[in-house]
Amino acid sequence: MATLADVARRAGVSPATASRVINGSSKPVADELRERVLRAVAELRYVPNAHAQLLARPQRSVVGVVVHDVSDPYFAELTRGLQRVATDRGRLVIICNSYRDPERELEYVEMLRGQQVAAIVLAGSGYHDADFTARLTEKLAAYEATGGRVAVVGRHEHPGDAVMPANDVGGRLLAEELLRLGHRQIGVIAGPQVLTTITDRLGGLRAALAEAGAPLPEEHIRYADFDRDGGARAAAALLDACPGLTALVALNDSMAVGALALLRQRGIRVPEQVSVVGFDDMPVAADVTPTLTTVRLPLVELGARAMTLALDPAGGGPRVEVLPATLVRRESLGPAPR
Amino acid sequence: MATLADVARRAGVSPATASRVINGSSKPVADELRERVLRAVAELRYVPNAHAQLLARPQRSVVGVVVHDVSDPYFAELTRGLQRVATDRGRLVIICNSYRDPERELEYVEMLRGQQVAAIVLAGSGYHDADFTARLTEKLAAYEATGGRVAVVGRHEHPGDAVMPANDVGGRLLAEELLRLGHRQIGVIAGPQVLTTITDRLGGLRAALAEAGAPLPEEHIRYADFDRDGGARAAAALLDACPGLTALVALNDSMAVGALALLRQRGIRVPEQVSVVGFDDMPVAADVTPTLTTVRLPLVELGARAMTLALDPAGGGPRVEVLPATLVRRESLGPAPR
DNA sequence: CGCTGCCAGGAAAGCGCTTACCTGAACACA
DNA sequence: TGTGTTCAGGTAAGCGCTTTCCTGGCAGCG
Repeated sequence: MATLADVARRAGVSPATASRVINGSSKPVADELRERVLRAVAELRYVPNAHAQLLARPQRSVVGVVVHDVSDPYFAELTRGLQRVATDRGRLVIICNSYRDPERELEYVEMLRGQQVAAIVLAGSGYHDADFTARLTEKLAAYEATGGRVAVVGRHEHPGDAVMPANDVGGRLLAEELLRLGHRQIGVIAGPQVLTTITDRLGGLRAALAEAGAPLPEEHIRYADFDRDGGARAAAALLDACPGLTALVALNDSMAVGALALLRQRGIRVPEQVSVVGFDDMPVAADVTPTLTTVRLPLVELGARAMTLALDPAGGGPRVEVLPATLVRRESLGPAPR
Repeated sequence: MATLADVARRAGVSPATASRVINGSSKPVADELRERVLRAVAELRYVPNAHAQLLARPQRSVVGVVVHDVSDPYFAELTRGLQRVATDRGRLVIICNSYRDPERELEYVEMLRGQQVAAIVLAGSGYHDADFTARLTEKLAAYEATGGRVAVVGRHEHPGDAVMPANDVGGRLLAEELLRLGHRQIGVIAGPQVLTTITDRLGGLRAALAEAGAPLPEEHIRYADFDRDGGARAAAALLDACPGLTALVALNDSMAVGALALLRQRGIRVPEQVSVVGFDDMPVAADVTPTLTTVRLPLVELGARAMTLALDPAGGGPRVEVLPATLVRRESLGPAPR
């Protein structure tokens, strides 16, 4: 691998001059020398060693992002927003998938710190795990103490800059719409109980139902993996255990799609016999049959705001922004039968 | 930010000893000192500067991956395979999205070289652009000349280790199945003409149709963006221009889903009036209505093989592996009407 | 013609780390 | 007691780069 010294030698100049030419320093360099340096760069196919540059000029320009899984459409959209802002500001982004493993999340924060990133964005549900939360908070604090910036998406347990989707409001919106259409026997297809997002969504749902005098019994809730198969399994379990249900609320669209598949397989018509609603308004929601009634979260915007908070200089206190949830009415929700 | 020197000072040892303790060097260190160093590390919340480490011990451990867009399900699956192998071998992966911009692809290769990555994996269709291809090849050659490893997915124009999906065979499979079911008036919803993947898939399709005496007229092909909306637009254009078509072949599943949406919107029944087939067998293919007949590509496997090639020591000559395409029969393809 | 001021270019000091090499204490042996 | 070994721990070089500071040549001035 050619080094700057090689380039300088070949061009017959000092490393200092070569560096100045290559980085477009403000210090003037004679055209003759500049020319020679550029020729040497081309001939040697020289590319500066990024690590050496970072060491010599500690100019933190990359930002780290920790998500559960970029290939999950939810995070794909979120990431699009994050990327857009980062790119606009000339920042490179390192994306890390925790795959919902808290330990891995901790490791990544450590790793990003070692990489001297300018900021860390943590996106995706937190965990109901006081020990983990404390360790994470302490690691982030250590990072911030040395000038690092942190922003989180959807983690109220983090004491700092945060962008929050209105998960509880989304749950409420669904509950109100279901009640309006006469549903009283409602089953919930929930993701892992350990995720705070689940608690939030479920909380809104539960509160609205209780206020309307139709409290949600615990046995109408099934916790499963936060994906298509989990949704199908939970739907099957619910239908078997509680045959009287007129509606199924899935706490994300993947699970809802799984539920739809199971219902189709069992020959149960949606929404005539059982209604199904989802959460997130992923692209697939408009393509399944029947199209899915769901709650839209402004994911791209959420990501963009989080990156903005992370890149802007720290404010006085923690800045918390809540972005609204909206109901999207489609075909999978109809009036309760009878 | 605390440095190794700070740790050493606080522990009352030399930087060398501190380094040895922290990295678990084979050189023995007295328990007393080891203890003091570890305490200092904890107290100062010390994390080694990754760049300094990489400079001092040029041990290339990370590998770079350039894809069109990880959030596209095609690349999401491919990436899963890449990641799996990389993680198994203890390698970190940097993912770069080119968003199908050849210039950006070039920049990323350069950037990854500067990052001293151990290997670069380039995934996703190549471009019909001789100038770009030459520049890319030359950049990759420069990288390989200094010991870097390169593997590509689906780019026959790259002279080196490659993993290829059988795109042409996939096209053939679709054509043969369509012919078997009596279709003769076939429209093609193609992605950007500049992508070699499109040429390959179209090539197989065209050849099989021609061999069967039902050559594909150029006006039955529409090129559009490689996504859902592009599919819908191309389907509309085809139906308007050629009312006699009995089948629509979309060159990926996203476009097929767009076509299905358009047909539903126009009240055209699938597959009774018009059949639709896709390509790739994305998860969504099983969830749309009707479910989508398509060609499956072993994407995870493709990614895993590519990463394996990239991490294994270079072979004698270029190693090229072709992975098979298989037809997945679902509801959206039926016999030609009449 | 001698002095000052200016400026292009170079020498060299680090950035934070690893590691080859050196040092000196402790011990064994003659 | 003197010499040789051994080995824990320290010293310092160097990874590839940037940048401060210095140098030496030249123009401009009195």
